[in-house]
Amino acid sequence: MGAPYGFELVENCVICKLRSDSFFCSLPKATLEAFDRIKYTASYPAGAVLFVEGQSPRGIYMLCKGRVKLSTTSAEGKTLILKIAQPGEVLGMHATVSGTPYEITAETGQPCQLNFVKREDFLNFLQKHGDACLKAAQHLSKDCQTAYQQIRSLGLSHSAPERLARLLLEWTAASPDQREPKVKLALTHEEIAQIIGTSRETVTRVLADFRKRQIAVLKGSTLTIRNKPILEKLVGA
Amino acid sequence: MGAPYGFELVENCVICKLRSDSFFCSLPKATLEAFDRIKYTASYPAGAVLFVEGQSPRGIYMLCKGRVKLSTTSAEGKTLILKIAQPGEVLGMHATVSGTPYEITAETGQPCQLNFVKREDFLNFLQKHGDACLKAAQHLSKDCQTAYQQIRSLGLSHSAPERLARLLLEWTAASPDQREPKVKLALTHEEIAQIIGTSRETVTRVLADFRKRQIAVLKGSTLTIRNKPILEKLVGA
DNA sequence: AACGTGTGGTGACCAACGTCACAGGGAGGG
DNA sequence: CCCTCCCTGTGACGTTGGTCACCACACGTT
Repeated sequence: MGAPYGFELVENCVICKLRSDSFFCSLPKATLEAFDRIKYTASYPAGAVLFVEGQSPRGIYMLCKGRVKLSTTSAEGKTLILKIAQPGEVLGMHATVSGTPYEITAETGQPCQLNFVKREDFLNFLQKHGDACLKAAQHLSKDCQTAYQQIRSLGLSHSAPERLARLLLEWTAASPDQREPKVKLALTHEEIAQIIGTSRETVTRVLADFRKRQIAVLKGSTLTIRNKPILEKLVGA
Repeated sequence: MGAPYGFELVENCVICKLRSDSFFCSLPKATLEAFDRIKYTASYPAGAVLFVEGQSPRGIYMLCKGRVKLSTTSAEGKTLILKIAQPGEVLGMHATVSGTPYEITAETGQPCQLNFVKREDFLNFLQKHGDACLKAAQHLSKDCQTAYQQIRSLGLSHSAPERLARLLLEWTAASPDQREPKVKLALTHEEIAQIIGTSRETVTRVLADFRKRQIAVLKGSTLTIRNKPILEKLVGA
């Protein structure tokens, strides 16, 4: 197998080094071998659409490498980004497990390696391997939680600055406790707007305001938090 | 065991007649017996709080009878209703499975019968019984889906009438295809507002408008849809 | 160099809706 | 019976932020 998108494909799950503890496929050896037998490894370029909301579920995509944008679109063409999936996540599990159509759209944001598993195979796999099933349940729980978090953000905050502040804090939450945390992210104002459910112009304006007030500066793809306490005050915490 | 809240407690899951196919506890006999051994049956009055967001998870509550309001509250006291849980649902499963604090608050809206299962017992139960674990995963999937639906409603619709229309359609979706569907619900305008993330006054005004335009009439606790096509047009479908 | 395209930055305008304030009505309790 | 809540209904007002229109800049292509 070559390297079509600039990286080597890892074909064998059992010896895969991409995996870390938080990965769905962080499983005991026997279970992992069973998973390895039913999956199809593939790589995709940036901008590839894995599935579209409304399609009936073909199966799950295990994200090994890269980022995938999960979104949903209204009839008028307005789109809302639900999350940017990180390596280790399983995409399309809700639809696959419950048998209802995919309710979201998944699109790669950069070259990705993914393992696809057919719905039938995946369900059999879960049935036979209790440990994997429990892991799947944990995975789904986490998805629910981030969904609830977004509902809170959308439903409970009145102003756009508040939602943006919440998002910035979320991003820095992962990074350790520095005085001026920096975060790398490759998102346009447009995409940020789609995450917090507002318009592109508003994001630009609020970011300009944050810059002026020395709260946070977004330069290129680097975000620097200058004054975390004020951000925290903005979200009403 | 008496009847403290106007109904008999069903203590034995195996012979329970409340259960229908959609219930989480619609399980094979052997599994059901195992569930029966670890659960504690209890009944609660209206307004009882089962758990509060932020608490560490004690376990799950299987809702046998009654309605439970699931909500989340902001620091300023504004609350958002995530859903009204129906009999057959399991409450607090996300937190219990993932081990993170309850992210929502559960409060009975009427006298309820519930089965409580301790976290440890429940996890053991899932581990031992693959069929139950799969069922749990399905349950979580459905929760995710309704969460995503609410995110769509909150993030993708610009106007309050649109969100309210969407909610009304959701309620009638369950009832069969009548020309003028009627739905029973015991919700105040305030609560409706908390579901669609708007203010009480706006709900009153929009409902008044719907009444005037002969689209939908809410009288007492009975909602009658007069003109479904217009509602559907309002949501932009 | 000229051109297209995607992104960021800004001003002006206006509808939607949150908020405040208050009034009427129904239910339950003393 | 009156009193007190809670719910519903409605008017007035002010702010937020969505929308439109336009410009500047960067980058890649022809």
